[in-house]
Amino acid sequence: MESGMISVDRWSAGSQAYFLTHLHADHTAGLSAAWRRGPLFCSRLTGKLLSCKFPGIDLSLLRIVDIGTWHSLSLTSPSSGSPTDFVFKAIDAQHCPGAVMYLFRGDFGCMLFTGDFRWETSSKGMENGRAVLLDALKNQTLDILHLDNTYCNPIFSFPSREVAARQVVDIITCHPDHEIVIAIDSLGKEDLLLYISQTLNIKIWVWPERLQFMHLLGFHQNFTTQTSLTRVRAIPRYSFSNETLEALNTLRPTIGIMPSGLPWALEASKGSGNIFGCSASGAKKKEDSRNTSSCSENSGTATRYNDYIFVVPYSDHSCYSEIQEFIELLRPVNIRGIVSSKKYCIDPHYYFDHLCGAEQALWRVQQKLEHEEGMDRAEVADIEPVAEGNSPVVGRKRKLDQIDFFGIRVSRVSLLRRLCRGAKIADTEPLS
DNA sequence: GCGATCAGGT
DNA sequence: CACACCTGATCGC
Repeated sequence: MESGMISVDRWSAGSQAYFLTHLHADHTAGLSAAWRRGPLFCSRLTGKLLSCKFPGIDLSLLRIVDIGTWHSLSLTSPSSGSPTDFVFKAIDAQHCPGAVMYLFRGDFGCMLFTGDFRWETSSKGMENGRAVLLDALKNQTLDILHLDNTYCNPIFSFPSREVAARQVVDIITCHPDHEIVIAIDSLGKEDLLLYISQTLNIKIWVWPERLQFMHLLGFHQNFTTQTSLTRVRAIPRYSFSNETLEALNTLRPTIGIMPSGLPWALEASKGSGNIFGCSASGAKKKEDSRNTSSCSENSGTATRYNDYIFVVPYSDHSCYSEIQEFIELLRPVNIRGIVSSKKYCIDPHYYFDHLCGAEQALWRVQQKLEHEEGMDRAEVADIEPVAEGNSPVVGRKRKLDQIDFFGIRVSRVSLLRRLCRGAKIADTEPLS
């Protein structure tokens, strides 16, 4: 597909149709309540959350994409001016609520944008997604796969979210007299919190804006904004730090749990023996296969990061082996990773080139199907090349742009942002 | 005055 | 490092 037609998770001018995979901020940079550039396609749930995140956004531009069914669209080729028809389908990405992948099929060939996704072998949703993908591809080759390669390196190996969630509950039950804070983002990891809530039969504190999202997602019973009702609180990740935990511990014994698949988690501590922090007293220890001895090279278990912080390998992105399975299933002609890392090589080509290319794609077709069809494909070109760097700023003058609000000095922008979210303005508590 | 964007932090 | 997000400063209209 030529450029100037569609964009996925990119919001610069020049496309005729814009697709949003999910509502995390790193995929919505450039999208705002003032959106006017064109039709915005997203899943029903993302659409629902979108108007909460961007109040006042022009809903007439929203195009709800139901999951699992084909939709058709006709755009205009910018070069020839002739109409270009294609179909597309949304597939559950198992990343966060509302997250989908998009599969496009047309004269240009076939392309899949995963957005962020988790391809969890044990999950039902993945089985369904697998069936939908295979059915959608049928005897076609996948010409290009735009892949969530966040953890595309063999060092990233972690268990299913179900297993990781049990580790979190174990840590909590092993600290019966502690307050617990869990780091989360504005969206995602609801299943983890629900599991904790249901297993331990407790409510979980969340901040006010997050409770709004919980209600939109249909969770009405398990969450609260009243601190007095629970010892377990989910707090924004940006306010989760060692300093925060140290401050909290001057008030009450508190531990922090960081659900993450990230490397700093693994490298942190070389398992100081008892990961769950249980001594013989207190909650009964689970007699399962989880190994608490030394976790130096095992990234699949919870690790004690320091006195206060535990890191649990609960990830909403696919680990390496899941990415591998995904690519083996699809056998795309070409792959493009959507993220890059400075520290680790996560380039899909480095690991999976042998699974790609026209021959491999053809192999897949031959494996899966008997009936054949012409394999002639138009050349697949990229859509919407990234507009690179324009940062001419050299020396910025410091300017005071602050507003006195009931004696608290905040910047104008911060004040507006907080008002917009319905946040308390004069909030001096460390954790809200 | 306002929205958009960047820098820098967790 | 950076999963995703915040704040403050500044730019340009």
